[in-house]
Amino acid sequence: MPGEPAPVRPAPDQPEPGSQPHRALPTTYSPAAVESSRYEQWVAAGVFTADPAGGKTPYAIVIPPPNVTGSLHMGHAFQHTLMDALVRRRRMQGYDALWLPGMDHAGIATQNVVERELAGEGRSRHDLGREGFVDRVWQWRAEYGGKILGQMRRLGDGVDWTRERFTMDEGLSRAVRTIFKRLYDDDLIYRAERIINWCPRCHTALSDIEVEHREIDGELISISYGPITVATTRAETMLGDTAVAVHPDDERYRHLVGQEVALPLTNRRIPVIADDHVDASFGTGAVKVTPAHDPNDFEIAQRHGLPAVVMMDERANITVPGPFQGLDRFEARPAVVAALRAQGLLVAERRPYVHSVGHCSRCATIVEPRLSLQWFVRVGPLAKRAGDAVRRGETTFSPPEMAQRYFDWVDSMHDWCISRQLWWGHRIPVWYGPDGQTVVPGPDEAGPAGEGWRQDEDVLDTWFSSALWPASTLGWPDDTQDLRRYYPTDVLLTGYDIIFFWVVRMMMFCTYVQNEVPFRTVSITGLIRDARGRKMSKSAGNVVDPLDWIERFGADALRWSLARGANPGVDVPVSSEWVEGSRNFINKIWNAARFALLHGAEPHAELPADRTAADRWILSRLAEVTAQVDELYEQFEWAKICDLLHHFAWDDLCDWYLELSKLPLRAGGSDAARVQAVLGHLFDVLLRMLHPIIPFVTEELWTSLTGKPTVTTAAWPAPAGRRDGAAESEIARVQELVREVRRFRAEQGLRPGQTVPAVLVADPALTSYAQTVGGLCDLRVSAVVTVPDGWPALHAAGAHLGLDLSGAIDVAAERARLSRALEASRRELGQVTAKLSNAGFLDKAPAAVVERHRQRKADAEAESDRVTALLNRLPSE
RNA sequence: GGGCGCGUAGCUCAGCGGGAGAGCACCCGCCUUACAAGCGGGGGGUCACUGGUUCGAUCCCAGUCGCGCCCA
Repeated sequence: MPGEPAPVRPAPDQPEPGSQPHRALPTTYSPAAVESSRYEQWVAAGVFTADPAGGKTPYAIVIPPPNVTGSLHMGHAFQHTLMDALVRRRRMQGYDALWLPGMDHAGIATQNVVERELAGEGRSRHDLGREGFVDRVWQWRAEYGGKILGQMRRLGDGVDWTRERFTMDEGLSRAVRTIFKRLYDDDLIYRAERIINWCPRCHTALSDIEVEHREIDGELISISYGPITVATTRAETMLGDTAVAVHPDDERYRHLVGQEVALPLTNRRIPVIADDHVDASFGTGAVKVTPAHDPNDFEIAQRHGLPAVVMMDERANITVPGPFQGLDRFEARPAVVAALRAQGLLVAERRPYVHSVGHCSRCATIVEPRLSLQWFVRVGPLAKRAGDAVRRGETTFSPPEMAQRYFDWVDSMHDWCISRQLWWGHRIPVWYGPDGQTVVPGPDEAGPAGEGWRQDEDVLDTWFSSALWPASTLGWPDDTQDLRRYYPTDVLLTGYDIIFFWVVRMMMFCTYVQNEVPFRTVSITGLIRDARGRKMSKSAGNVVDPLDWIERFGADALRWSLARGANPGVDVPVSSEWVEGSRNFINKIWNAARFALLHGAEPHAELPADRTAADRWILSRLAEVTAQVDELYEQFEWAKICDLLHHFAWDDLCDWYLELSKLPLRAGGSDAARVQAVLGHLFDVLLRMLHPIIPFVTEELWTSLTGKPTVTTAAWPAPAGRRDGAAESEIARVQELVREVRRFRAEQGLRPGQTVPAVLVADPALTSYAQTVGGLCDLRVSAVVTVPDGWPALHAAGAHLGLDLSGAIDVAAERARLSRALEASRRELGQVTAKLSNAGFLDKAPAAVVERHRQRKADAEAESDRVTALLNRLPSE
């Protein structure tokens, strides 16, 4: 029987002989003290710089380029964490890992920012002229743009800064001119008058994806056009009507088809036409046709050869001469209604009507469908090919069901309006000649000069250049070493809201120019939500700046929280409580490693040969975790990776192995040396496995542990060793016994820390843990043959453990607890017995399942017997 | 209107044919020399509802109700 354990832990400044001197680590991890300096060390050492010449297998990810005007939001922090983890792990696995950063030029957003700045000076872009304005935007970019790049460093993004790209760079601009020329020559780009989405505030055309549809409470108004009545939510557009349409089978109006009616408020007469696309059941069954301001009406007009009257200017002010001229569209609406009412032409007014209305995704202004001359990409052949690439498995989606969203979009895509009435962006490389010629020069050729020649005034949609990103950032259209080496990239990681925005476009453009897909795998994540699962938005006021949480809890804590919440394709709720929990976990790792270091843990080339069951058990667990983490990485199962590592580190390692190691460490000598080596190995491997997700704290601890310069390029732990079933079940018995004793102590209200004499009656395998169990449960345990009479005893793991409480046991509490346990085991016994007496079950269920139930029955019987015996042992009250 | 997804512990989510799980929150006891950002113990769920398939359903099928997203 041991006496009171003597404190033999070496003080930090007096390391035991044989252990290496370590920096004294504080009891609490402080991220701020290490993060920025570690990051700059990594960059300076070129850790993140790809090495095409090193003879390693390439692995590449391009960053979805954030907007040059933007700052880091939680969605970036989330996806960057995951991409960084992918790349860091591959680097550790010995790949030539490239994570290529950059930004897009965000045509509308950037132009808006600089125009606002100019407005503050009382000027407009027109005062500066095109060239002056573009210079001014470049100045702005140099001074304020790219704030996000600094924030990415705070997060720890291991990107290759030597390869940073910007969509307006000369190389990427040349890529834009190159693909434009090719598409134009292949008849995949054309110019036409079409109905496009027009933002009356940004004064530019928008593509379909730059328009957000929202439900609006509108009013349906019926207007008499003489013999026929039409219903509309947009009374003001009647000024641009060129027909009234009805369904050809509609008996009510058949006699009017082919006739003309007078268009109120104007002196025009318009025809009544019949068209299959009219819904006879909607409203009166007759619709006004405004070809220049409604996409459906435009199609009707095309079919019937109707003229189109553009009745608003680019500010959406009415241009039709008369009393409404100059009014904004929303002022014109009540004015027109009032005029109609005055003439008695309102058949019904102000019936509430909810309908979906397009808004500019940049400024939320209601978009005006408008007929205008624009450039378009003919997406048919490109989209077909992009779809087929996924159908053929050249690119796979993870999770696979996300491919459906991709197909939904790519298989039903409209032609893409690519011209924007802006100055900031890639100017459309088309020249118009004095005699109506259209010339598209090659990417390195000057446009035609001379009398009457002029270049198109518009610029290209920002997405036009973003669509080339995986190729152009690597050097396309030049046949560069990087392009040959890193294209196709390995993974494209983004949220499901971006599939149709960007993924489809990259697939179309890059596959077109390279004849090979831009990425092998598309990993789709969910979206970041607030703690209650709501979307983060300025209007809801629930936006959290990731930098705030980095400052409060550290970058690692934020990263861990985000990764830990990431189930494939599922939204991720975040809250400061979560990040706080992650901070606690990181601090736990910190202290556990501190414990190991203070006790002389040191990794060796070989594990000690004289391993105990505890050693073999934790190594068995480690082997299992190592293998599982690898599998889960292949499936982008972030939450499961974190869960696994969390439980291994906290439960298995900290709660059990570290506690079990205290005795041998105190004993010193070969016992201590053995544990020091095992601990060294465990932390060496664990820290390497954690590093891709929480890079800073692991760097700090791993370098202390190993004395090596950096974990960033240390080898990723390969699955090694195998499960040790014998050790696992031996330790499981110790755990069972310990838990039972602790439960008993808690139920009995024994003061924690109060050492109680106890005896253990068990087989030799378990009695060898007598001292260990005593240490874990505050007992002074001796192995004996029988429990003395009158001592309350536990029965667990096939052992009896008696405690000397000198009669001070709360019989009622113990009886209540045991009764509950008995009830539970009887319930289990009843359920399993019922199954086993079911002929159908025995007949049809797989043998292994039946066998498992037999075992369960035996276990339940044993448990029931055990508890009954304990109940019988209790003294009567 | 069309399509997709989701309803599991107080909250946020795993599990998806054979014993209901995690984190946080909650209750009780502890400042035990790695860690109070901690330690030990504990309570808590007719797995939305109704039918069906099956020896067996939280899991598969159908319907109902509720919620969300995308497209028109």
